Amino acid sequence: MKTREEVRALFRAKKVPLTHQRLAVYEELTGRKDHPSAEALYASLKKAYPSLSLATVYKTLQTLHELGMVARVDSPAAQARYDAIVETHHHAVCAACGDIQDLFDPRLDRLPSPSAKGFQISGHSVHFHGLCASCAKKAGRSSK
Amino acid sequence: MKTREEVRALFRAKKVPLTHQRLAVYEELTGRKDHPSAEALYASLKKAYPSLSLATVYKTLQTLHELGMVARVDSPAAQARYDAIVETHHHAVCAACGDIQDLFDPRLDRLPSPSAKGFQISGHSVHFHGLCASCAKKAGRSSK
DNA sequence: TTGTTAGTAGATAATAGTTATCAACTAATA
DNA sequence: TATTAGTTGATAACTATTATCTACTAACAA
Repeated sequence: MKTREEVRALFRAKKVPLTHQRLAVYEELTGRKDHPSAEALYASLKKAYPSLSLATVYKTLQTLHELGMVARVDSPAAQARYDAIVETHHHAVCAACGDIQDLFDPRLDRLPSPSAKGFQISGHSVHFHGLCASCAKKAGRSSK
Repeated sequence: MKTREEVRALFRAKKVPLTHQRLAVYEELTGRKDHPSAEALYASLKKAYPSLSLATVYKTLQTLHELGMVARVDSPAAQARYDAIVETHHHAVCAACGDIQDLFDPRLDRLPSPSAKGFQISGHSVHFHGLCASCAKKAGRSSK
């Protein structure tokens, strides 16, 4: 977890003005272990910052993403989800509820590089799909 | 490439009425090597089937997806892209133009199964990201 | 500390992609 | 060929996201 001063330094290094709103969005995201959507972040922040606008959350996430400070997880649930962890890692996505879980496994970080004609590959991510613990339990119950 | 009779049998096996529209959408998709969006398919089909509705293309793709007859590739370009290949394979996605390329590499089909607490994993897919041949060329030119 | 300015926030309109609705039609069965 | 459940086409509605524009604020210099 980064201290507020570290965050401040990070923004300065990127030469991007640090506003209260940006700090709030970034801290909220780093403080969470789920992968909230823009809307979900907005809902959480609204309590502490009643004047915050949803558009600002969107713009801030976009900015942070361009700066490489947050990662974007494209979920099948149409709504983009964000992740404060930008280091290489992978995800397990629940097909039922859309829940996303982080996976850290160095064995997945280096994969055989495939032959994609002419493609200049800069990275990869592995998406596991299936059912999360609670949805698997529900599915088990209802099918019996 | 499936014959029309094979396609017909496939639909019958799934107990889904085979309409002209469904056949057209499915054949168009299997006949293409790119990963068209609903809109792109609609544009192609409109010439041969002027009365076809975009809503029908969406519904048909959804139906085919539920039946496991087509795969859905969630692209970062907001628009969902479809793939007639449902066998396990992976993708390279161009960060610049959104182009998606199929990758077949059995080494990627069996990955070490990660420890996702309680997650019941049913499959996975690997997304490589980078620049496709033509975008890489363009990027090289403009940065010099 | 204050003044200046480039860039940002908030409010809201606009847009893009997708889904819902519903009357008219059609594929599949008898 | 008649029946009926399910589908199509047209379009309205909806959801997520982006654009626009004016007032505001962070960052820097004096």
